[in-house]
Amino acid sequence: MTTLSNRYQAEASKQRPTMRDVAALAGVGIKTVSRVVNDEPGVSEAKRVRVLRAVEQLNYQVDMAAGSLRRTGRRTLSIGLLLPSVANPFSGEIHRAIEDALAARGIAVFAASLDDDPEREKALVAAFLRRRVDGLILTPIAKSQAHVIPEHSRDLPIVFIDREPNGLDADAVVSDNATGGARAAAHLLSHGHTRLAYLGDRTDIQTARERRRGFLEELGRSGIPVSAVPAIEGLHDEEAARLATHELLASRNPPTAIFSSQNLVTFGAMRALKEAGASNKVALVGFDDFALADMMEPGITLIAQHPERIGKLAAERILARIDGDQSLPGTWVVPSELIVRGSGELPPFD
Amino acid sequence: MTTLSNRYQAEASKQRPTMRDVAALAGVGIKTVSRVVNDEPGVSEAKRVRVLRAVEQLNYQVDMAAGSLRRTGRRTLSIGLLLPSVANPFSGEIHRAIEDALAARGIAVFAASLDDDPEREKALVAAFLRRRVDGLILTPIAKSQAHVIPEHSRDLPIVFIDREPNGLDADAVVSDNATGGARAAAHLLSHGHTRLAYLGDRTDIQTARERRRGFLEELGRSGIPVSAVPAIEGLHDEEAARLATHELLASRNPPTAIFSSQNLVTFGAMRALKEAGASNKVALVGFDDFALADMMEPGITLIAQHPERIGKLAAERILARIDGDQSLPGTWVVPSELIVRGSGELPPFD
DNA sequence: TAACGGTTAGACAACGTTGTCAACGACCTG
DNA sequence: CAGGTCGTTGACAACGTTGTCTAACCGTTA
Repeated sequence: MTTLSNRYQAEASKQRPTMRDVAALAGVGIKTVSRVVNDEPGVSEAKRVRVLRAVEQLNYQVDMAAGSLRRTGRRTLSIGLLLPSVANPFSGEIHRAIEDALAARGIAVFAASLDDDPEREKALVAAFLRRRVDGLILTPIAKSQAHVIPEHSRDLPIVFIDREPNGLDADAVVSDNATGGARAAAHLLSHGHTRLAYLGDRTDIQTARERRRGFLEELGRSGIPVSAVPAIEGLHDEEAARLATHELLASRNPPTAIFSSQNLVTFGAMRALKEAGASNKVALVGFDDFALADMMEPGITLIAQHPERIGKLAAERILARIDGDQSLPGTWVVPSELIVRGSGELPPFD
Repeated sequence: MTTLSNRYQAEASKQRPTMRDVAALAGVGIKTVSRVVNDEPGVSEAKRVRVLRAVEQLNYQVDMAAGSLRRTGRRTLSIGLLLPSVANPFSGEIHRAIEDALAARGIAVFAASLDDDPEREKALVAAFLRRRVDGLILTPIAKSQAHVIPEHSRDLPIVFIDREPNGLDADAVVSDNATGGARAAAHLLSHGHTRLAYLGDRTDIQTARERRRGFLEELGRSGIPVSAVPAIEGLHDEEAARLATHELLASRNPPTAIFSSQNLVTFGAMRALKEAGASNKVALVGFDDFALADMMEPGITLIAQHPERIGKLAAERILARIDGDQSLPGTWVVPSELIVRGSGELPPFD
């Protein structure tokens, strides 16, 4: 029996025990402890029991970092997740779906918020790489994702969500933004509207551009002169959207229907319509579902995305890549869905 | 100049470069690379530049895991965060505040969801410990947190949020649940209500019990016979709350005011009141703020918690402990706030 | 010029683990 | 009973990094 390490003797409870300590207590070699802890074969039942008892007694936990340092493949069983903000409910749903899909494989998730800041994107990616994550799932913000190219060429699994990457050929999981925009247009058209307006987020955001494109193209196909459709963009918060909506309502020839292409924009539009007493007069279709949309007066009709499906798919892609899938990168599109609740079915008012 | 490692020669782009590779390329010893990378003094400007150039060229990133293995103190610059669910907006706000407070110190956050499952609590704590997190911030679920005692006695910083731990003396950051409940009661009393009802979550949740206690005690102080106040508990989702509210409304002597002690319960109550056409008749005060509460008809009066302050405080506590604060553990209480929006100011209807 | 102090540099061990391998004894097999 | 196979076991090196220590070199100073 090897002697206890003097560190262990000195400060039994404070110092975290190592395999050495367990081995000493159980009276075996440390490789035997390693085998027991990792459920490897080739250990007699008698020693297995002694080791497990020692593990219990010392409250020992393997150090995964040390293990993965030596282990072939060097998996850390962790991934990095970069979201617009962990406080954003849409991001939260995605996050949860990813967590659930990866938990089964024992993979833990580092989460961080980007706040639309390209510098943060770079810094956080670097921070995760230093921690040797097994993969990266991220919402691209920067103009180009070229900064991850070295990693990508080193076979680090990377999956983009919500938006497709620029300057890099990699897996992506996105909503069908253009189709969703078209769906909103078609719905409003089918209710007889001809004077429609578009309210959208900043045009440097790819999803916003896609939604706008889908919406306007559908109007074009139906013979609406697109140049006559007011499109107010660059709305990145509720207040801007509220003011923009008031402006629309006060215009010479106000729209009878509005498509708001993002949650905060929808909130601003709802508020303005309420303030103008036009909630039941001007039709509204939003993009992206939110809690209590059905409890509003009227209920808010919208194009719902499926964050949980985006997250699940993204997790499946990253797992496939981690498992060695070498197929060409692709883009997976999660269909959106029209949810009818009242605000989108109001008829044109004149 | 030492020779390039053969691994590096063979597979330049695939294999991740190590300090050895950088050292070889720069023609210096690896310790010099270590000094440059860690901004340690004692390196001539000439070599510093050569090393940095090599780092750039190889796209080298230090391996924090390997570093912290050797480094005295063994900090991994990561913490574990256990929340009810990362998809829950309240949790998301807390998460964000914690992330922001820790990012300044370069600490990354592992986040995971508990789903009210004590087994998950234990398993996830263990998973984080195997990754050697520098600290743990968690919402306790299990009846007792004794399972973390070994770690706590090893000086692992642990901060509990939202609920206080059982069977363990550790830092906690919570809302003033009882005071908030009392505030709701006082508000409804001040508007003349005498027939009040309580709708609450499962009684095994500490915060739910506290809110109920505060509410009922305040009623008692004002001379309302508490035994006559209907208190329906065990409501853990919106549907249960909706049904319970209908039951209340249909009772012989229906309440003129309701206190719903949790978000989902509030949603269920709102829905039932709307269905019964009683939204503007029965007063409602909820616990916990939510998006668009002011857009409802009427606006929903409620006791708002401050998740961002809870998160910030929790982060400050864990940092203090990481930095060696040895003071006695304590509980920090974040005050709640009454937000008046209409539903809580309806007068009694008879 | 010898002795000294300060700066720069790298060799080496160590962190806690796992992969490799050789040694050991028990058990066959011919 | 010699030789072989098989299941156990632990010594040892290695993973990529940092702490320690000594060596080499520089410029001073007596």
